[in-house]
This record gives sequence, structure tokens and C-alpha cells, in this order.
Amino acid sequence: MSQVNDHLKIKSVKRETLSNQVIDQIIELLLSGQLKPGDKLPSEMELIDMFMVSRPVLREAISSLETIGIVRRKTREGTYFTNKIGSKPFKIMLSLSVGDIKAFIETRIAQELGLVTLAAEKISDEDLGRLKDNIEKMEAREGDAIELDKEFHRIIAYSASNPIIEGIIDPLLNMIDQTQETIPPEDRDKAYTIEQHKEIYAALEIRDPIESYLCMYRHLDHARKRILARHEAKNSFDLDQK
Amino acid sequence: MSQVNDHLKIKSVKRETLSNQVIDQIIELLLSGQLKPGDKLPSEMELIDMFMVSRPVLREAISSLETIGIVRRKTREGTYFTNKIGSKPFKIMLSLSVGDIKAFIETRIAQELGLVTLAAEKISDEDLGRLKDNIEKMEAREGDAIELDKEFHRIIAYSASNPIIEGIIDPLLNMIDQTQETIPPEDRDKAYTIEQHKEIYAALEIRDPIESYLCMYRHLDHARKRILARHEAKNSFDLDQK
DNA sequence: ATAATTTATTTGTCAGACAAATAAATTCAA
DNA sequence: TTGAATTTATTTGTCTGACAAATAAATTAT
Repeated sequence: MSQVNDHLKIKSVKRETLSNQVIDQIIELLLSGQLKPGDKLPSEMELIDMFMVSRPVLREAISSLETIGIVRRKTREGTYFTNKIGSKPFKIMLSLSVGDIKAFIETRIAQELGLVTLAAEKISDEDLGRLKDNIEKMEAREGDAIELDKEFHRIIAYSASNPIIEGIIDPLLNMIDQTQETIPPEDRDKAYTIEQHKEIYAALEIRDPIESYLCMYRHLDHARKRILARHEAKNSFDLDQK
Repeated sequence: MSQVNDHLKIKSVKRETLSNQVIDQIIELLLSGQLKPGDKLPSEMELIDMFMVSRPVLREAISSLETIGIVRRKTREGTYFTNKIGSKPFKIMLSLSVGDIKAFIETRIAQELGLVTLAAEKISDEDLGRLKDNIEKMEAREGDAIELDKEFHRIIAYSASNPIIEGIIDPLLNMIDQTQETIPPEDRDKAYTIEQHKEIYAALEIRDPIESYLCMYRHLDHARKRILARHEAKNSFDLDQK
């Protein structure tokens, strides 16, 4: 069905609300290069004159753009295009998937596996240094080091320095942090984690994409199985309780 | 900076517009399970009474929700929650990255590499059949078969049957299709493509995640290098022309 | 020259009205 | 009775105009 629409390139027949048209036009200001990220948009009154629409219509449009993180409004000051590509809409999307823990975990794994492959090609010496530091800190630290573990994965995520991927992985990692669906401390074998981190680091250091992937796969697969097993156990427990 | 906000859990100090509050409350209707995807929202007048805000404020909120694809408005009929998790916001996000072809290609590769690993674990016999059909069609077809090539990758993308990943990969593939930044026909070696597709299929058939990844990596890496080389050549050409 | 105050601009919110679309109810005709 | 045409009522879509709140900029007072 959507195939048909995609193919015919018809702009969704109806649903050409004035506000939607305004949204498109404002985005067009960006795409055409007339305005750049960070630039100030004309004031509401000016935009009203430009687009020849009423204020509610304009405000609905800008309001939409704001919630998807394309512009930022400041009372009295004006409306600005955001300078960084927004991860906001994806974040909202994700928040609607809460509950589907399995999909989350899978997505996270898929992202990290793809990422580490890229990272192996692009990682900077600086980021490699950070990883090394991270591992050393983890070895030195007494007891658990969940925060360091998270940091390790974040460094890799950003080392691919790809804005689109960052927009995906960033809200994803945040969301997972929030849901607390991490590996419980009692299950963690710190020494084993460090060993795997070292393997990943070694593979990244020699810029070997495939070897990096293999190490990361072993690392994540191991963790995932435990998380999912625990999760399913909990679910069946919940069912039993009913 | 954002770290501080994240940590303190303060709702972004200011920017608590009425419409934003309404947005949160409506999303809350979903998260709390009071309403489900596909359900009809109360009419505007009812919502106005519920939230005790004016109509413009309510409409700004709903308008925002509509552009990020959480609700769907139909004149006279009402407003409904969308039943499928939306890929719309991500699509808009992506559209702001047009021009960064390299980031697109990289993202696509990262996604597919992660995906195929998952797919190997989850792919259904039905989808395997589709892949087989696809390969056979490609062998039978005279001349180029770009559409079939695209379909091959799409089947794999959906075979992981993960709604979050679908929301990412779907707009990404569409966007790449649109930008026409595919491998030019003259560069394509159909026989080679088919051979690689067969390898990927074989790996998926035996549900081997790592082998699937390796095949896919070879396949994509080969294509990518040519696309990026061509793209950079074009860029330097453009620069020369200036 | 600095601090306090005022002013003007811009976003934020509200109220009320009418237009447009259409689902549902009603009427009319076969 | 049934089916088609018409009317009605509801709901979204848009407009106008107004005032509130915030604050950058200008002005005034010390």
C-alpha cells in the first residue's frame, strides 16, 4: 500500500494542511541553503507575511518543527534552527516502544555490531587512547564498574563519528540506561568483561573491522543471552502470578 | 551540559510550554495503556476540557504529534493514534542530512551488517523462500536487475522482524533510493552480485550469524568502495570546475 | 559610567467565529 | 421495504483579534 504511494510520488493526496505546507517550506529554507543550522528564523509576523497564513497555522507548523527538534523557540528572542541534527524524534519513537525489551536489546546489538565495524576503519588515536584509559581504570577499580562499561561502549559508538548513527545510538543507549535492563551485578564477571574489552581494543587498534566485529559479537551475545533469559523468566513468572 | 540535565532529571527548566505539557500528557495516555495504537482520541473539544487549555494550544500539540507520526488526523472523523510505530520522525531527521552521502552510505552499511546478524537467528522459512525466489528471478532476468537487488536487501531487513530497526532501515533505504546514489549500471557485475547473494543466502539458511555477516560485509564493502570513490571523484571534479 | 527603569518586540495563550469535509440521520422515490 | 438522494450535525481546519509574559534594547537617573 505504501509501496503504491512511494511509487506514484503523490504527496499523500489529501493531508496537505496549510501547516504541513508551511513545515515543508521552512524545511526547504534549510535544504536549499537559504538558511543554515543555527540561523535565526524571521519573526512570526514576518513568516506570516511570507507564507500568507494565519498565526495559528504558522504556530502549529513551528511547534511541530520544535518537537522534532529542527527549531528551537525562545520567548521574546526568536526561533532558531538547531545546529546539531536532532535525535529528539527518534527518542520519542523509542519511548513508544518501551515494553518491547527484546526489540530494544536486539536493536542495540545490531547497532553496535555495525558500528564497531565502521569504527575499526575510522577510529582516531585519541579515541583509542580513551578506550585504553577506560580499560585501565576498570582494572584498577574495586568492585563493579558498570559506568565504565557503559562508557567503553559509548566511546566506540562516537568513534565512528557519523552524525546519523549518533542520532540513532545516542537515544538508544540513554533509553537502555533508563530502563535499568542492564546485566545485574551478581551476574557480572568483571575479569571476563575486561578480557573481552581488551580483545575489542586490540582489534580496533590494528583497524581490523571483521576481527572487531567478531570480538564485539562474542561480547554482546554473551550478555544478551543472560538478559533475555532473565527477562523471559520474569515474564513467565508474571504470567504465573495472574 | 546535557549530561547535567540528564542527571538532574529536571524537565529542561524552561520550555514547559502548555502545548509541550499537553504533548507529554497525550503520550502518557499511550504509555499508561489507557489508549492503544489505533484508538480514537477524544475530540478536540473534549481534550480542551480534559486538559483545560485553549484550542490553539491543543492543536499545536496534536499537530506536533501528527508530524512525528504518533497520531493521524482526519477531517470530521477524528484523531487516531497510529497503529504502527512511525518511521516518520526518523525520515525527517534523515532529510536534514542530505548531502552527507558518506554518512548515509556508512549508516546503511552499519545497519545492514548488524541486521543480517540478527536475521540469521530469526529469519523465517518463508523469508528464506522469498530470498531464493529473488535470486532465481535475478538469474532469469535479462540485463540489469537493480530493483531485484534492492528487494533482496529489503527482505533481509524485514526478516529480523524488529519494529524499531524497521523504523530505522526503512526510511534509510527509501532515502538512498531517492538520492539515486546507487551503483551505476555500467559498474555492475550481475553475475558477481548473484554469487554474493547466494553466499549470503546460504549463510542465512544455516542460521549462521557470523558467516552471514562476513558475506554481507564482503558484498557491501565492495559496493561501497566504488560508490564512495565515484562520489569523491565527482566532488573533486566539482571543485575543479569552480 | 554605571545602575535602574522604561519601552518595544517577540513569543505564549486565549476566545470566538466561520469554512470545509463528511459520517450519520433523514427523507423521498421506486 | 429498500435503495438513493438529501439534509443535518459533528469535527477538524482556518482566520481575526486581543492580551499576557518575557526580555533585549533603549532610556533615564544616580
